[in-house]
Amino acid sequence: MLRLYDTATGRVEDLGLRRAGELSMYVCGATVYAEAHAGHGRFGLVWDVLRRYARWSGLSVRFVSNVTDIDDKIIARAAAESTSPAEVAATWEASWWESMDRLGVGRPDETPHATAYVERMVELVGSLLDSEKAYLGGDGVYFSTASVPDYGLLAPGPLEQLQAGARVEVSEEAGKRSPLDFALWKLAKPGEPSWPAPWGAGRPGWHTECVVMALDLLGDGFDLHGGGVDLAFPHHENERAQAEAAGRGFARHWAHSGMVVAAGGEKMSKSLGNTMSLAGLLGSHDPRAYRLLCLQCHYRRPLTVSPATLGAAGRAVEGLDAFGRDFAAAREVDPDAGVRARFAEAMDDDLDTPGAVAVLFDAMRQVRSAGDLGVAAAVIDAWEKGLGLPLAGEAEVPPEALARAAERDAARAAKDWSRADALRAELAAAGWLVEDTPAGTKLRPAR
RNA sequence: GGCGGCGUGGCCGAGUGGUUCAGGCAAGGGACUGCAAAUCCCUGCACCCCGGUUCGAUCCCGGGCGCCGCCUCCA
Repeated sequence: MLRLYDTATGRVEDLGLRRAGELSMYVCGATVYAEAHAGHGRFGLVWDVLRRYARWSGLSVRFVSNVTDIDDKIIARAAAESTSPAEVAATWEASWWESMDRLGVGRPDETPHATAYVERMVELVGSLLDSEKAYLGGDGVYFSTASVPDYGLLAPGPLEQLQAGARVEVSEEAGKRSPLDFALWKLAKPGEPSWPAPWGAGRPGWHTECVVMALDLLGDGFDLHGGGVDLAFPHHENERAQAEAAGRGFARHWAHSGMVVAAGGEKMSKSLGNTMSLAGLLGSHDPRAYRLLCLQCHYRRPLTVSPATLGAAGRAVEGLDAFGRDFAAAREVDPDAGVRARFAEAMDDDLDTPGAVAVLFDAMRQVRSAGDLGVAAAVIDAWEKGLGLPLAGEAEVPPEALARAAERDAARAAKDWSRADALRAELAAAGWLVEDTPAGTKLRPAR
């Protein structure tokens, strides 16, 4: 039984499901106005691992993750580039999925777009206005946080203190009744994209789209709402407040993934300008290295990403591939139940991937010394199906390389070492590493 | 300013009141090999500082120092 830390209760809780055997999860996705960075990569990987592990452990999973394709930054970039917001969003959304694909992050079952849900957001805002949970301010419609008794559940502390310490100047001109109130609808200024609404044309505020989309696609009382921890407050709290004010059951559990920090120790974010581009990272490292690096750190903790940590993970992946090649035969064997159980025990404990990975590395060493194919099978299955990290199998070696390898075997048999070494060099030049084994020469692709 | 978190061996990163101090990478030694590669074995006496509780604390409590996050867009 999977247990996860729940931001709403501050404890690790059993993941009680709405319907036994079925996990419905919604994860706040990207606002597509710029290139994805390493932090987004970790974010994608964390939820991908959760989803895969849930499947591995026998649950059917329905995974919804949105794309915010209209917001202030998209509009600003479109203006700066003399193009349309739709164009900006399309460009960067394509880039986002390309990077996620390369990372091996599975596409969500549904990827709702904000612009496709505007009418339903208008309906929600209208109903909140009708029930006086929202009001018309100077430049838009605002949600009255005071109308939700337990507003602040996902906030890091008591609300009075949030207010007292708020660094933001309360925008009096906007007509907000409380600094905690937030925009449900922003009235359009000249030249801005807009949709019609009874109270004036404009666009939805960010916090509304997820409410409408999650409830539409997953239904009331869906199981898990996830996202980066920087979204817990106010974004997720504001979603929750709207759903509650509308009388809808929202997420049963809240989970949040930790940030990536740059080598200097600072959070990597677009606003700070200290990002490592995800595409760049993927260009210089095996995507699986980044997955392993993320797995080796608990998902709620900050993770240091740097060329050094990526390189170390990459070398570990080479060891995994060696294992995959050496025990390719294990794929035909029933996996060892003990290893599966120890792996699951770690994963069930708030997705303890560092512990799970340690179980697998230990088991691999056991296989190397004892040769138990069932254990090997369990290890390979856990890496690939449980964690989404595929291992190399036997390489397809072209005939000419095989011919050289055979020639080299003959030379070695004749103790013609210089000839053997020359052939090894030729193979290396062709991209093949030579390994001599009791079973004869083996070739593997040089990475 | 308010709230919260963190400080572990060369690096990343788990964890626990005390015997054998996860795991990965790197390093040193050994085995195997014609030489390699891959692999295996061995090695490192780590827990920011100062008090306290305790028979005993890296792990509990208090204080200090440092770093970081949230409170604003943000994965």
